[in-house]
Amino acid sequence: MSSPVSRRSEDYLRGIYEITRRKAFARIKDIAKELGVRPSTAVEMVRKLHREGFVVYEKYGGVTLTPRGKEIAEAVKERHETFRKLLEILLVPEDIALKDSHVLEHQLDPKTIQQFTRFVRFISEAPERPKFVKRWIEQFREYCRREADSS
Amino acid sequence: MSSPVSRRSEDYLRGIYEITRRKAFARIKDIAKELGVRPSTAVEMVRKLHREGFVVYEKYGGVTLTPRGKEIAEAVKERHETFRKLLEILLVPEDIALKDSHVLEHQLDPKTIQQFTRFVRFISEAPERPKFVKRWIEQFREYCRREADSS
DNA sequence: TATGAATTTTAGGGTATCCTAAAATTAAAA
DNA sequence: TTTTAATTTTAGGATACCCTAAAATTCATA
Repeated sequence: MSSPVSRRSEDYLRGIYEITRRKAFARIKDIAKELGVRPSTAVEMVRKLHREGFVVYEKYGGVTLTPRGKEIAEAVKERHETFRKLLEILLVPEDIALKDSHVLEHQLDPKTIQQFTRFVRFISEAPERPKFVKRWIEQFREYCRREADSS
Repeated sequence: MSSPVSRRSEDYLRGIYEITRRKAFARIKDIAKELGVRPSTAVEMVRKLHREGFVVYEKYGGVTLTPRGKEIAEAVKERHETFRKLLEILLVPEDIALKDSHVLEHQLDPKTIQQFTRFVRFISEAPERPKFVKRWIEQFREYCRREADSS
């Protein structure tokens, strides 16, 4: 029944999700802008997502997510956050981290995502946060600095 | 001049690279098998790569990489290795790590790749390998084990 | 060296995603 | 309320990558 949602469809769902967090419903224009495409393309994709049961949509009307659509959007968003934090820990500049999280949030095996998630939690949320984790991070920072200087 | 090589083209170049490491030249059949496509598709892609100057190719003849093609293939392979090691450190099962490295090796910003590379080097090749790095890894392993048990 | 098997190529299609330009609809302003 | 502006939709195309089936070529061996 549920064909595997394409990467791009996930993008659209997340985009619509973001828009409807501040606007009640998303207009085609908004979606096109959020996804960086022309309105005609947005219409085409929204129709597809509607056919597949991920969004509520009628011609010339606003777009909102169905429960199924919302579920996917939230999962994608969560993955995105994980990767953003991972790249933050690894000292990737923020703007690049944002862009690349967007790449990483799709297509990886659930098991891989689980391990990335654990890693991030382990580093940033461990209740104990043992000293050597902190020291380790400092050490890594130092390591990067040294490398950067010698190039 | 040099249009940005598509993700799939990179796949083909790396595939051809791997084949020519053991066979002098790659046959269409080999490439198709390596990439998991039909021979007709392989021909189509090889012709494209030839047009763009990445492979040496003539009808019914073997395929090899040009210097430009080889350069790209090696870069992709290096990235691949980095990600494989990264996922190994993060305790992702080997088969999944292999598959996902293949996803990760494309499209990430050079800066992100650099940080992943540094991280991997820092963990696995640091000349000192301070005790707390080892301890940290053990701790992470323990953390994952605990989580797995409680689910 | 002739011929059947293997390989490669061509021809013709398909899907996903994007685009431009023009038509249809809705919203806003005079 | 009529006219204009903004938005949305349709129509027609493009590209990248994949396929099947059939034709062309090469290879291996009888």
